[in-house]
Amino acid sequence: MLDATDLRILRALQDLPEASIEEVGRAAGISHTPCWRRIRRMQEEGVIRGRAYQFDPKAIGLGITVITMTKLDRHDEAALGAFEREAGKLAEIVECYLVTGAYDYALKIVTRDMEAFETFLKTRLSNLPHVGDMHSTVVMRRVKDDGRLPI
Amino acid sequence: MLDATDLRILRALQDLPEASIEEVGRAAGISHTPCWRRIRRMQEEGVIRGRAYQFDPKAIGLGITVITMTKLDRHDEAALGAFEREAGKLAEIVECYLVTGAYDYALKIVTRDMEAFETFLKTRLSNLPHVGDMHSTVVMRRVKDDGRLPI
DNA sequence: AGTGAAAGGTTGCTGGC
DNA sequence: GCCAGCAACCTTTCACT
Repeated sequence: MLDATDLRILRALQDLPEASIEEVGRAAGISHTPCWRRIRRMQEEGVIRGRAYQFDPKAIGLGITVITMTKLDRHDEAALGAFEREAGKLAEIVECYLVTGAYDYALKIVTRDMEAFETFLKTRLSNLPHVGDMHSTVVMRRVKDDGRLPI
Repeated sequence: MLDATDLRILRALQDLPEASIEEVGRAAGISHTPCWRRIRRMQEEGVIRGRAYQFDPKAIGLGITVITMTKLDRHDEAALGAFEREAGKLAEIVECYLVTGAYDYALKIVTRDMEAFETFLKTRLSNLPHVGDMHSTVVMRRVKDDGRLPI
C-alpha cells in the first residue's frame, strides 16, 4: 500500500507542516508533481485525513483537561452505540476511546475551569445512556501533545 | 485578549480547515483583510500554534494504541524533569500529561502491534528515569478523536 | 477597527514528455 | 518519474469609511 517514498512524504509533512509541496518533495527525494500526486492518492485512500489547526486551549479560556474513565451498566451493542452517539455530540468530550480493562471508555474532556467541569460531569456526562461508575484524573500539565506519530 | 470575532474565526478555522482566508472571514462576518490580520496576530500571540496533518495510524501500520498510567519513585523536580526529558525523546509516546491521582503521568503510546508494544514497554518505558509502577489500558476502538476544542 | 481593490509571488493542479 | 504552464490563492500594501 505505502512504499518507502510515501513514508518519507508523510514524515516530511509531519516535520514541516507549513512546507510547500515542492519542499516536501525535496525532503522525500522527488520533484513536486509526483509528490503532489502521491499526497492526493493518500488523501483519497484515507491515509491522510486532513489538516487541523492547533490552538492553545488556555488562550481560548479552556484551562481544565480531565481524563475520565467510564463504565457502562450494560455491554450489548445497543448500549455501546447509544453511549457513543450521545458522547459524540458533546463538544467538551474531545476524545473518546473504547478500551480494555476495568473501565469501558476513556474520555478526554476539556472545559473552561473546574466549576464548568463539575457542572458538565453532573448534568451532562452522568446523564449519558447507560453510564455507571466513573473515575476522573485531572491533567496538571501538558508535557507532550504534538499529534506526531512514530512513522 | 480575544473578542467575539476572534472566536468566530477560530471556530471557522476548526470547522473548515481547508477554507481560504476569504471563506473564513465570511463565516466570521468580516472581509478577508482584517481576518488575515487577526489570524496573523493570533499566530504571533501563540493562540494558533500551527496546522498539523492528521494520518490514519492503521494505514501507516500503527495498529496499537495504549494508555499507560505511570508512577515515579521520586517526586522532586529533578526526577520529574529527567523523566519528562527522556519520555519526550521516545516517538512512540505521542502524548504525555502530568496528572493528579494515584499515578503521576498519563501516556498515550502508539506502536505497530502488541509485540512491538511489549518490547517498547520492557526495553524503553520501564528504563525511563525513576519509573515505578505502571498500568496499561489498551484502546480497542477510536470513537472520537478529531482534535476539536469546545470553542 | 472595518471595507475594497490591486500587485506580486507562491502554490496547487493539469497537461505532455 | 520530470518539465512547462495556467489558474487560484495568499500576502502585503494602499486609499478610504
